[in-house]
Amino acid sequence: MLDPKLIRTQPDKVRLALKNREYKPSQVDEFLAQDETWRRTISESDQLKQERNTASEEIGRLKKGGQNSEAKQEEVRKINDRIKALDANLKVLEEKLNQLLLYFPNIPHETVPIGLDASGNHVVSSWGEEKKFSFPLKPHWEIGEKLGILDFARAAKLSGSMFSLYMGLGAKLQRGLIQFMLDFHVKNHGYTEVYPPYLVRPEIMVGTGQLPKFKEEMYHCDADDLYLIPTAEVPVTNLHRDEILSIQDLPKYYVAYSACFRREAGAAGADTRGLQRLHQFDKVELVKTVIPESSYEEHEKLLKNAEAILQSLELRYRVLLLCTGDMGFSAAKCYDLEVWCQASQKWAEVSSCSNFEDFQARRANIRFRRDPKSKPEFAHTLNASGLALPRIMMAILENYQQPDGSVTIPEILRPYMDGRKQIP
RNA sequence: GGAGAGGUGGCCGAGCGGUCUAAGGCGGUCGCCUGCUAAGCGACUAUGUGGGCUUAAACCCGCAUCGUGGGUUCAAAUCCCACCCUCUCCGCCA
Repeated sequence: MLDPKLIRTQPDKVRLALKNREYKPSQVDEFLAQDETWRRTISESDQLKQERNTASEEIGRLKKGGQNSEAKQEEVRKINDRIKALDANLKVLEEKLNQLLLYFPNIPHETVPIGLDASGNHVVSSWGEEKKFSFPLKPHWEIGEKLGILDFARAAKLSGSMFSLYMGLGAKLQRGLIQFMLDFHVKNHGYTEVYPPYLVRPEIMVGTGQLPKFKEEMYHCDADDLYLIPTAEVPVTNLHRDEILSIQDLPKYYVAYSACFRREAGAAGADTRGLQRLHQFDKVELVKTVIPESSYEEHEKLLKNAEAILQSLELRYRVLLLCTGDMGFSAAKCYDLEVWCQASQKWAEVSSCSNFEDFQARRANIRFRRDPKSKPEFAHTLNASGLALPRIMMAILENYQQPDGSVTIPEILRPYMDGRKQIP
């Protein structure tokens, strides 16, 4: 959420941000008009309430002194009628204003390139070399099915398309990857491990920005009005919702494994083969809550933390700085990590590393105090996948495949596979 | 699912129509006192929001907030209704 004061005092800045993000700048004018009316109305209502409060005290005094207060009471009744009308109006205005506010995307940071879509993203770095293979490469689904570690047919029987089913060493590798990533971030990067609930209340989804705008993307349990999380970011960022943290508590570094559930409503037909795009997948997520002046430094560190996983797995990847038109709704700045899948000849996104500044903190009301005397301020929140499992699995299968159809296990994962060097 | 208890400031906890500008305590901040520390003494100590002033902060004037939403009343933490949540016991269950 943006600071309403920012829209009031610097509407041009917000209009420009909206335009760069391919949103309609007229959103600003709609807000300003409503806001103006709201402020006029609340000011009028507050003044009448003041009159009422004064009169009520007067009535109290009259009654205590045994005097007649009927005239005064009648006066207040009339004031109350006017207040009632104004407040009914206010309620509608506030609802509308809040709704408008929730649909403003974040303002891009000044270092974010301006661009229309993915073609405007900048490649800022890359790591690793393309491997040379002397035999025809198979796509990951073929490798997985042949080895009996992936079974898409049975996954579809159980749940439909865009679901995965791991068997045997595949399932073990999946579990090993999760454990490796969690251990790695806890031991080497100082994160605290969290295991969150997968179902959350609607306001939690509003806090991180999934709702109200992206309702169609979410699985919802109607009977209980709970949403299945699309990422651990949602519950973990909201951990400190409605709290005022002390500055000594910051920064907070959390790492959480969770399953992630996405309807992929807008993506029908795209990347449906194999592990590329799924309704349910596993992810290890990094979440930080920090003080505002350190958030960009923390953002760079966060990116390095996510990169370290790819490096340990010895997977070739590149880092993209997303442009204004391609960046997610809540982010002020975002890097994407893309892993190279040799057989598919494709870069696959395995992490989005975002700084949200105070955008989520405002929605979720996450604050801190610099010292016991000072006013609470909104914290900054950040997160990065560290990493998303299916596309890592794709990359491992495709890049570590052998001529005989087996797959070498990356060295760092072997302790999690009983020392095994390859599958089978 | 059934029965009961309860939701009050950073925390504990009193209040059950106007004196709530929320008692008291804990914690915190500042000061005093004191060889040092501890103890003691004193003051201060919620948030949001509209407006004023200001470069800004501070500050000043309002309004709102005692789980949430309605209602009664001139006046609600306090009375009424609905809902949500937490805890305890029972039942069921991984």
